[in-house]
Amino acid sequence: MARRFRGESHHKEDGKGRVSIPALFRRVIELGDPNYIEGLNPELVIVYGDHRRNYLECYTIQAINELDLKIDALPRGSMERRMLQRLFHGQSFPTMVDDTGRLVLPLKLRKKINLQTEAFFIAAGDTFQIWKTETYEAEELSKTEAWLDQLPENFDPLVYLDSVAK
Amino acid sequence: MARRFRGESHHKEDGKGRVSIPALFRRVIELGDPNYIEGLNPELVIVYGDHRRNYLECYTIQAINELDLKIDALPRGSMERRMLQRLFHGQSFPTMVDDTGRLVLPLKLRKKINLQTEAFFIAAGDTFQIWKTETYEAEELSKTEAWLDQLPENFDPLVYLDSVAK
DNA sequence: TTGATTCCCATAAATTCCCATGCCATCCAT
DNA sequence: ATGGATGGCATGGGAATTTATGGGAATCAA
Repeated sequence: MARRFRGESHHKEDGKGRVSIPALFRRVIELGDPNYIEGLNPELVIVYGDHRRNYLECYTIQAINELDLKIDALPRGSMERRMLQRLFHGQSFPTMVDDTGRLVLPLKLRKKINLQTEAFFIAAGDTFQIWKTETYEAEELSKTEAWLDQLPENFDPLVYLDSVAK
Repeated sequence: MARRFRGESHHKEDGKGRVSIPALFRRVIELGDPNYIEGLNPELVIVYGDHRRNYLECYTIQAINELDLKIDALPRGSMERRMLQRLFHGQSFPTMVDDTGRLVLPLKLRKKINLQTEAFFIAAGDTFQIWKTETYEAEELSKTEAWLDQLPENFDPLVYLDSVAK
């Protein structure tokens, strides 16, 4: 895996669907585009998924290529392959960073996550997500906060890693 | 493989068989036509198959050429070869994007998939499919939805990829 | 000679292009 | 140190273009 995304931040949506990409994410997107040429605009792929998903997941070209290869390896005609093709080939949108470092989200995608004035970007390993700020706060934050609250005092979340094979 | 199709969308059929092709698909079709000349109309091949198939599968020239080579490599007279020839050579329709970016589907093809007012385009790797919107929803969507519903809550379809050789 | 297909033209909405500004953090020379 | 000068970053606006879609007249084909 190439460099990871790291960080989170809020950015304005300007009515035409333009949103700045966190500057640190841009470096990762550039590194993850095998065709990227210094000074030009790196590409990436936004996976928006079906009605159950209310955020956008952004993949570097490299990350999506790896996924595509794995999908191609699944047996033709299998349900798994069809599902993943629908999700990653159908419900996705290939695009590029514009020359002021912004992403331009078409109306369809903005409507999908109900984005109107402010977007929240958050890193998630080798992808990053774009949420409508309010949605994130209402759904994700409150959910994980509640979960954390029911843990004992001084709990160290790293214990979850101990069970993982080294 | 050349660039992949990616995305999905709905388009009107206007009674004369004309349907807009998703703009992003056009770029892929252009790149996939070795004879394409900037400003002219790129070609593609629509495979409609036999009565069992109720959608149209569209190939770039490049993609269909690769297929043809593979078919040619099968033993003459073999059932496999004859089957594939019938499907890809017989039950297919070579055409081109018109100059407003539309595809013109002859009556025969429209009748085949029962297309009347709205078509649904969806990418599928190096081809894309055209469905009558209602058919897609009734057959594909409901099928995969049912399948998804029997999976555990919060299931991540990516687990299917974990089993694939890296 | 009629239904199907082509060709040419038209338009509103969405998207792209090009250019501009206010902010910071940094760097530099005095 | 300190008042610019510099450059990246976030954001915005207007004009030009593309996209999706429609309609009529001309042309084909059986």
